[in-house]
Amino acid sequence: MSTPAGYDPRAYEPVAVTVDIVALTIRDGELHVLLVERGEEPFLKRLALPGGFVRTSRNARGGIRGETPDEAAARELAEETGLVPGSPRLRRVHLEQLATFGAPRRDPRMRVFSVAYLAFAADLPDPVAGGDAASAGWVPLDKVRRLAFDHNEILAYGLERARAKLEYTPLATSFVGPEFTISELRAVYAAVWGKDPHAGNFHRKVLSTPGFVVDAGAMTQRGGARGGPRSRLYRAGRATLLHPALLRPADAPARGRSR
Amino acid sequence: MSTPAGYDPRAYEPVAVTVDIVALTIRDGELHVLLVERGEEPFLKRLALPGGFVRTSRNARGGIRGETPDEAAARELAEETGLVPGSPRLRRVHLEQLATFGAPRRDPRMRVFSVAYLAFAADLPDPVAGGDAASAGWVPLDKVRRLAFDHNEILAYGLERARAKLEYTPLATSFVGPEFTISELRAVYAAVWGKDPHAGNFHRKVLSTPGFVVDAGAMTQRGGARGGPRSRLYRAGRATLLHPALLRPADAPARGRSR
DNA sequence: AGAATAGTGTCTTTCAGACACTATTTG
DNA sequence: CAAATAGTGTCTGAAAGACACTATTCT
Repeated sequence: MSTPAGYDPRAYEPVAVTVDIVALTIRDGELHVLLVERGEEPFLKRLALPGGFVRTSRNARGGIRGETPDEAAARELAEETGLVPGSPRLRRVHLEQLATFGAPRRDPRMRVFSVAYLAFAADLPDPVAGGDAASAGWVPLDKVRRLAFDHNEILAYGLERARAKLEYTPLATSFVGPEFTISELRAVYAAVWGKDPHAGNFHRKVLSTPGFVVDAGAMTQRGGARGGPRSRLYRAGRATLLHPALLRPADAPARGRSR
Repeated sequence: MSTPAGYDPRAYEPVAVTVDIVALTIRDGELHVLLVERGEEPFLKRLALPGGFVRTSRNARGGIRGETPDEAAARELAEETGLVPGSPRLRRVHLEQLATFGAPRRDPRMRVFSVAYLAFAADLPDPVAGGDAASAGWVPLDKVRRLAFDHNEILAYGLERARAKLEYTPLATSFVGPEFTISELRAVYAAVWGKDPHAGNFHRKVLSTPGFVVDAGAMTQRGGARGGPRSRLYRAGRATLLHPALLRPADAPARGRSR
């Protein structure tokens, strides 16, 4: 009933599929998002989420070839951050599909469906400008203004997903280096949730959640910058879901306390 | 860098975007999924998830018109269930986006991205065959065999989402009629989780979760078919998130208890 | 009568969160 | 020394889950 007869897509309005990435990192205790300045119309010079088309082609025998959306997102992220695909730093980045945005007029030129992705990264170097994105950089969340297309909406959706994921997955470890202290981990929660969890309770809770972190067997070389004892170092554990979860404080944004 | 130059999509391999729907309902205490028999190649006569193309067109002035993916999913669901769009029964159906599946060769004919949706419905009538789907019907989950395309994967993804959503949202009420007993609600959890929660604890828990259900002020006319007192009737409350959540029993499928 | 079910009471264990406190390190 | 921080101890209240029990209604 709704199948284009004979599958001749040229008889139909052409559509395109892109990926857009909400890449988050933490710098100086603040959540930052990777944005690029657009180098062309529409929204020329406006900031936008990094992204691009999902590539498709055919081989000599007419077989379909191309990227999965996941692969396209990983490629775009590598391009925009200037990191080498498959490099250790990129491999520690968590990348997951968020949702697909497909309002008919979200791009004025043609029908474009955007598969949005969410990425969690430890502090990455400032990207070098290149390609058709005039420039790219990490922008603190509270400095984000009007973005191109529907990217504000996509960003908001990604933020809420990120906040929720910290509760029941160990993904906070994707925001810190391979070895980290409990305090560094707590700083991740503070930055993403906008509220610092109680230090003592947080400490005990992280250590009592099986598979969250494992002791790296070493201590920091120095105490905190403003005093305090040295602290133990940990590595990410093998758990993929936290049990019990680390619940957001009730007054943090969008805990969803019913009514 | 990855923008097709000049945005002439005809210079590029054409792509299509469809919606596919994992529509779930409960019949006789068992979870069922809506499937259609394909009326054409590929996968002729194979069962598949209902779905179809997201429609796009242009108006007289060249402006882009068309459906959002949400609208396309709602339309397809109406078509395949044989219900009137906007009818009260359809309006009680919960419909949400699941994920987008876009492996390059998931459809042998051309590059097709499928935006998958999840639908929760109270017991709906058997759909009448019509359109190009040779037939459609509700199939018990344990009778589902190999589906067309990657629809087994999409179905599995939808099931896991459904199980998780029952925990922290009141969506179980979408599976029952407008007025229901606590036992009927418990039967929803039993069917979706594959394990019947403890009746007494479930009862107390549902009533103590704010906004989950509200008293409808009436009782059933008869007790249970095999005896037992009459029970109180409830309606869905206004909560969108349950707090506290109804946790799945630890031995239920995929609780993800971390090691 | 006997079986099944609705709904309540109670106890134990687990966990979240508040608070206090000690030990260690920096400036 | 004063301030800051790591890490632990302890208490309270909320909630999950097990179990028992009463009352009601069906065959």
